[in-house]
Amino acid sequence: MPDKPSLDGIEAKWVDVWDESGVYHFDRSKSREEIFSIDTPPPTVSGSLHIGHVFSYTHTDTVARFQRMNGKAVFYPMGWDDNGLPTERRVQNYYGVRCDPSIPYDPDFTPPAKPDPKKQIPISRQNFIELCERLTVEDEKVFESIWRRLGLSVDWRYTYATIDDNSRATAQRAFLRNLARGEAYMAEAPTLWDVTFRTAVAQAELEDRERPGAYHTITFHRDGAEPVRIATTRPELLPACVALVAHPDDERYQALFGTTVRTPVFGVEVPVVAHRLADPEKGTGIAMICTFGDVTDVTWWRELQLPTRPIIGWDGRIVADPPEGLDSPAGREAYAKLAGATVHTARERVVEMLRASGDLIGEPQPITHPVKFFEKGDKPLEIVTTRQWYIRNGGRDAEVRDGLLERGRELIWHPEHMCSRFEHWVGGLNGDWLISRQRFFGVPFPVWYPLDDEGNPIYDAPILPDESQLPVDPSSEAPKGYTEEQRGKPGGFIGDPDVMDTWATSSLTPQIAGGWERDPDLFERVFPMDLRPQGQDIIRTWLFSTVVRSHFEHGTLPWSTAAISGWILDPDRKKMSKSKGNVVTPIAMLEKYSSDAVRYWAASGRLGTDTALDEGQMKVGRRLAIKILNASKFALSVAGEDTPVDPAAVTEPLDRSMLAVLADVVADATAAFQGYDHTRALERTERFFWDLCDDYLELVKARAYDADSREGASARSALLIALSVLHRLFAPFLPFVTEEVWSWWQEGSVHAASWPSVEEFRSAAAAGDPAVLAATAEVLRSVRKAKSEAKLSMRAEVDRVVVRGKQAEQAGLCRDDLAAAGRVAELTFESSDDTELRVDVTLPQAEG
RNA sequence: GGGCGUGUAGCUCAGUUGGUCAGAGCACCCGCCUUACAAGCGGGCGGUCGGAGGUUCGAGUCCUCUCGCGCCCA
Repeated sequence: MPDKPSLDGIEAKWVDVWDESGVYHFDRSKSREEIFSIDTPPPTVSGSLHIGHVFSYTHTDTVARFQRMNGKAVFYPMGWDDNGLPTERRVQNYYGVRCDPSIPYDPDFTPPAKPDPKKQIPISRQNFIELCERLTVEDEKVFESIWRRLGLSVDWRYTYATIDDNSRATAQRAFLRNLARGEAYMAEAPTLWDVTFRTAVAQAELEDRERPGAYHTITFHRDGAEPVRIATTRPELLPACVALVAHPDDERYQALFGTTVRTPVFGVEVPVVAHRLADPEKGTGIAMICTFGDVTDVTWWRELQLPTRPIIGWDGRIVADPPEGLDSPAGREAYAKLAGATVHTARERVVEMLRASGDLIGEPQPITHPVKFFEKGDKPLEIVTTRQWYIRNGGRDAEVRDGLLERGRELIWHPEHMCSRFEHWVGGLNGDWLISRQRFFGVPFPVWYPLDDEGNPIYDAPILPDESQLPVDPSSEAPKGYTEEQRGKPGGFIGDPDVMDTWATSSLTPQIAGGWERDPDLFERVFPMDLRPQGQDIIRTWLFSTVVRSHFEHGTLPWSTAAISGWILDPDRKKMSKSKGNVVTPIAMLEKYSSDAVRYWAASGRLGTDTALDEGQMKVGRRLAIKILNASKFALSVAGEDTPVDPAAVTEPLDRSMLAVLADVVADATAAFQGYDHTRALERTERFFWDLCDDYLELVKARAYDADSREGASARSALLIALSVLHRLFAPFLPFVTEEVWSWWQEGSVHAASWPSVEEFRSAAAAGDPAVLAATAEVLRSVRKAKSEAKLSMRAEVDRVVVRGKQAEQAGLCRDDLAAAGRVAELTFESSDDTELRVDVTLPQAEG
């Protein structure tokens, strides 16, 4: 036991010890009932960790530690989400490169010493992926060291990364199974498309942003009748117009339904149709349907079975050839002026042409309206018809949807109301889950296509690998029965060029970490898992997609319980996010306040409740940790480290009273943890501990030093019992300081010790009356108050104290302790019916 | 516009099923070098529980409306 205990260096010391002792190792010999398994969120390693990660991961760790101390073998692996677009972007910026799949592999490529992000060097797909792998390995080392320093009780032997061989094999295997059962399919369909990244985007990745736009009122022509005026924010799509639409009940347009009109400038005959989604309040109440301006266009196109006239290409530019139906020479001439232009330029040119032809009525009216964006993109999404892979998710199938809603209800949610987020998301889906991405650093689809005699892929007859071959890379490996020379040749094959969406892999973390089909023995012991902890923002993505995969593959939930952490808000109560630039990195906080202190702050945030970053709470946590050091040192120095902890030796009313209160704390903290209310467990423990230090410790100080008496032995035994229990109650929250103080007097790790139970000291506690400590402490407080008001030292002597009231009797049981702690010469107790406890304190007359 | 959540002391938050529930910590003020801890200890100041109605013997707690804030979805 050190003379001057300190938190300095405590993290480094115990991180090493824990690593060597393997105290957090998962014991895979245990049966399912003896195991608690956690499906930990794999953080995205391409960014820096921020304090919000520390917040929610600490919540999980307190649960892991609680379960471990309760005798469970805790399966608590960590993963890194390294595949996907964020890593690609980081690699592009870090090395100053970009991926160009048309370039051949250069085995000798070395990235530039001084990368210039503005002049990115094009490199092959293989070279690009190698750089991604190189950088993520480095990033993951940094993450792991921060997690270790934070004290996460992870078993690092089970770490995985979403791009590693096991994850790729798992993702491909699950996909092949989905495909075989008809849950995955390929379709050519209008798809939300990001023109910057040139990839399809799923519903879960969308966000609306308010953008300025303008209503252009333009005229469509009719033979022998007045022209029809429509308003549109996207005049450049005029050549893609396939119909006009108005609400079926709209009186103004009844006569038009079933007739045709002619588009201005381009001269295409289009029908006028009726549909309930047309908004009579918007513009002139009649709108043009284009293929495709927005998702409503897609709905109209599908439900009204309209023709397709796509004009926007994968690069976001107007395609070279006019669409079918745009046949007139004048129309083709006009279209030629748009071919190859960006959407922006095309709009200007169409407006010019409309103005010249007299079909633009008045000037465009500026408005602000919501526009769909890819959450990581900065150009509005277009809708492009492409061939993509989908997994069914209930978005277009009531039976699947109901099954998934039922799973959501089966899941135990903490807090409960988070269930409605799941239900609303599932209920609001309007299409299946698009899982293919036209990117590079991801899990490739394990699919090849045969080429016909003209070299065109036969998409209906995909070639699939055996599960035993996984993981495969169809862009570098040939399918069975073919040789690499036949790649791209007529009669040969091509590999599917796409990779899976990140979520298509991370929706399988229980299977990846649990060893599905790779380690059946392990999988059987940990799956379905007990706990999925995560943030509320990814209920619609990660949680939902994981439920989908497990529902299809295993017919069960992937875990029984979900614990949803809240947001971290900055001190101004704004959500902390990278895009807002208000992110705080954890390492400075850990260094400044200690890991235990930061964990204390994190643990003081309840599940599902947004919590402000509050350094004040970290200071409080630091003080608590230091207090634990000092109080433990004191108690051990008084009681003697070698004194056996013996409930039978606790005989004094005050000591028994304290243990009775402690018994309540243990029961309460245990129940709170079982109900995933870690905050309450911490609060109760902390409250008791400070009261113990302020009152009980002061009261028994003198008696405990008495080595020979039975009363002294009672105090010392009670102190040690309280100390042992408190060290363990605090252990899930403050793993470093509790391990430090535990090591002063106990064998083994506190984190392998058993969670305290009332049984350990019931004999002493049951005989105790909580009111004794309460009454005695109140008398002591009254004495202190009198001294404080007289501006005297707490060591000042007191002539006389008279205690009156109902509880005087209880306080009277502790006369000697009170007299010693308060330095009271004469102490009398007068029992009365007064419910109030009255304490009269007579101080010595102040001297001249 | 719809959904979920939230509004209690200057700040961060507790307040189980309506009945000492008006609390804690921080901050602030006044004291105290007290042999575990001055990165400490003792004491004190501080709120018409967002607002308005209603139910009730009784509402921070239940109901209705309303305002503010946060997030999600249109």
